[in-house]
Amino acid sequence: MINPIKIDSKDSKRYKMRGVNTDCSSCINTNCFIKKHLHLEKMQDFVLQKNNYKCKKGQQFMIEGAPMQGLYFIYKGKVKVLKTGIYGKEHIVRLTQEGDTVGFRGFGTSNRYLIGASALEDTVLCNFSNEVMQDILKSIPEFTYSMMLFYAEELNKSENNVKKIAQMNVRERLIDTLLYLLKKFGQTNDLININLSRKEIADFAGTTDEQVTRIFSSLKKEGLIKIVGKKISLLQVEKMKQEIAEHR
Amino acid sequence: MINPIKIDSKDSKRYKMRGVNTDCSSCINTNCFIKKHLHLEKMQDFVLQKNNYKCKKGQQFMIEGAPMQGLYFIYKGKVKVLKTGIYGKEHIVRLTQEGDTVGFRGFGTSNRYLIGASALEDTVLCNFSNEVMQDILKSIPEFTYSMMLFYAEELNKSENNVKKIAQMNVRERLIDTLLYLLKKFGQTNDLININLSRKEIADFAGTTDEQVTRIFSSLKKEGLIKIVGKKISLLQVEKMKQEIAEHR
DNA sequence: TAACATACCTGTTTTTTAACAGCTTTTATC
DNA sequence: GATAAAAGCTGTTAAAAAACAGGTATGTTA
Repeated sequence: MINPIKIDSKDSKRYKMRGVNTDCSSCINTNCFIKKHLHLEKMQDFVLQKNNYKCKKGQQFMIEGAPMQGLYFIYKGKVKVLKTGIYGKEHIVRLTQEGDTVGFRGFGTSNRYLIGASALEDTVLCNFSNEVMQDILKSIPEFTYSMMLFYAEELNKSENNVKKIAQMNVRERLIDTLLYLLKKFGQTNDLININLSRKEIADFAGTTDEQVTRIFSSLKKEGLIKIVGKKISLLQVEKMKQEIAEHR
Repeated sequence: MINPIKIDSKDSKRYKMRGVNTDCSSCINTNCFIKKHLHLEKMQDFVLQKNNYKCKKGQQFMIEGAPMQGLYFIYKGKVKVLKTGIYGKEHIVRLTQEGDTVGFRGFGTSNRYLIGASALEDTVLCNFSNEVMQDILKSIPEFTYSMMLFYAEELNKSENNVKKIAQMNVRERLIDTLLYLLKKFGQTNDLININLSRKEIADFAGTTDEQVTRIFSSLKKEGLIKIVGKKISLLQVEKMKQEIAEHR
């Protein structure tokens, strides 16, 4: 972990000046794992050992192949998690936002984990070192249990993903992706709350940017979607769901 | 869970007659999750609450969409785990053997989990109900912890799989599959220890049986593989690894 | 604002893969 | 061992997707 600017927690002036207060007790990310277990007595000590980092848009804060620096929790912002494939082709594994976890299993036996992460917009991260994560997991069984359930569910989703990529054609995968983006990031004024380039959408859905452009332009002609600037609007969600319904 | 023939543990005569003794203490599947934690005092009680089932080759013992019946551990045999896709197209999610777990997360919030499983050969299963699994997880933190690590690793593998299916072409996916089969199931007299039809290999690698036949016949001509009956032999493992090396 | 880079779009070509069809071989069953 | 069914093979055709190429729009920076 190289670039991110550490927010010095001792320098409370600067901290407040920047308008960033990552104190867990006042944090609004209720879906955050730490936040969810904050009521447990033992958690209080661990929370104090948290580090914070700021990342500018585009900045990569996890490098593939580098040793893991514990677990990151997104306080503010959005992050893409990626693996580099053949001939440097980028594959986006996951898209994350406030409260989500990045850096899965930096603890555990092997702490080399081929995954990279970079900020899609200006982002504030909370980080717990491998050691602190180990301590938490070893001393708070409820935390470990819910972490286990979380991984089990992620695994289920990931396996569904394998099936989808294996069986859906490109158009279906893109429709599925758009529905996912809407569900995950929500919308404001009917526009999905995330900015992704055609290339990024392609790297996420497993196709090429030309295909994305082409299929988006079909979807526009068919009145299924609308594009305003970099934002996307789904005009006929039900119709889109129906088109991929047989795949469930 | 419908079909499997229950081995009545009270009828020890029949039990021994069949040559099946699934007693954990004498079990040789050291990679089994239960076996790994058998030294823990609390585990002893739970082990007594185990059920056993016999499945004939081809028999389906988990049905997609049906409520989960806890967790299965394979005592003897091999099992394919599958999801049904569009137009009934089968997708093989995982191939498992002795000591492996089937029925991931039948515990947890939603206990509907769209996954099916059927025996690839005559199989003996150990089963723990949802309730017993819950008890184990709630009362043995070490077990939960190692379960969590297991899921995290599986998740990592599954995400690599998504990347592979998204980026590799059919030939590469098949080479990757063959190397996986060799690694997972090992070989006897240079023949990989698993019998799969072309169709099953296709459903696992995300292609069609015709493609599998066609590519296998190329690989044969190139001297990379050899087929004896239903068994496959990899003649030039290094060369095959090299061909997919750029994908890592 | 000029100059450059990046993202986006679209037509054409090439490659890859799936689908179809018909045949042979193997396996299972009576 | 005859018969049927399933699995495997291979050539041909059709469809899908990627690659290529060259264009325009948009945004960034000096």
